[in-house]
Amino acid sequence: MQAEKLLEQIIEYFGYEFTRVNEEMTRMKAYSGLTYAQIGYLGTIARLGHPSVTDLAATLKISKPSVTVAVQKLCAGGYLKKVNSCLDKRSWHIHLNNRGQRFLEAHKKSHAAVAKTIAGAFKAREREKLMEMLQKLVEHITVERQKTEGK
Amino acid sequence: MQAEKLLEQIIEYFGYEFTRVNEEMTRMKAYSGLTYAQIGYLGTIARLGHPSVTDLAATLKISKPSVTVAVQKLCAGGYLKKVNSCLDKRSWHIHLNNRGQRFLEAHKKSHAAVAKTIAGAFKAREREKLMEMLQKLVEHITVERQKTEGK
DNA sequence: TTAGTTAGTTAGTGATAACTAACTAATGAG
DNA sequence: CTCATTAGTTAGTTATCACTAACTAACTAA
Repeated sequence: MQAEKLLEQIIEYFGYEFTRVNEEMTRMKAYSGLTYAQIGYLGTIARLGHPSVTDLAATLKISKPSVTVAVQKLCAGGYLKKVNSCLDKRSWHIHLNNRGQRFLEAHKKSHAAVAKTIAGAFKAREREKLMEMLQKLVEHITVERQKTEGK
Repeated sequence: MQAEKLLEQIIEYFGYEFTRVNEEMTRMKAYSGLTYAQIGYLGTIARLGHPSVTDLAATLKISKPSVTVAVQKLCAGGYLKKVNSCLDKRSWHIHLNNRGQRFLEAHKKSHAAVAKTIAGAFKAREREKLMEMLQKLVEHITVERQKTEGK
């Protein structure tokens, strides 16, 4: 019980940290003036590969018209391009453009900075142990989530 | 190097998870229909104790009028109350009401759920080791941040 | 071939939440 | 006592980003 309380506190702390970092990035116009929501779109598109509007809407649980408009803006900004499917001419594959890829690279670098901070807190042996545990955790969460979604 | 790459991936994963969980909660009307921003206000107020409008504006880096309006809404919703300072009648201390406190409790419980998931991934010995490390990490980050802010 | 479905779009609306400018009222230095 | 400052507010503006309703164009099953 003592242990769980402590873990809760730590989670609260990290939740706060993560949102703080993300919000900071949203505001930083150095990051091309993209909004938080837009970064989310780019990330999801990268994760899905070359999704259609329908795919994106389903994944983000957002209506298709909303996705259409969001994608249009990102296309206009040069972050995305749409490629017409050759199998179904109604359908479009949404691709990351050069600019979109470069942005995500930069975004990753800010994660790298966090990684560095974390790595700096530990000596080599401990760091390895930590990562081993975190990997195990990621696997566990993935499995748990699949269970829940299956219901 | 291999190690840092892995850590980056893990961080990316958790960053995604945290925002996902937070956004989910924002939408869940079961959580009294508060928006994400409003939850942020409540959390910050709890953290600061009984801040004034000026304190909040400075902490959140938001203009005072914006804070005024946000606090008004949360007062109207019964989450906050304002207490006039006896030392300076222009100034107000913003307090959490019963409802605000109850909300934050519920919010914490959702963190507890995450804590449970994490705890479930490990056996007792390992779990203790993980928490020991996370605590060390929290301390390290706190120290690092103070350094940066001092500049 | 026609009727119904599916992919995506356009237009219009509403909520949220930030901002600035201009205000009131309390405070404090001279 | 007076005047500049400070705390907070009000009013009005703006941007983002979600939504529904209604549409076009492409596909498909009968």
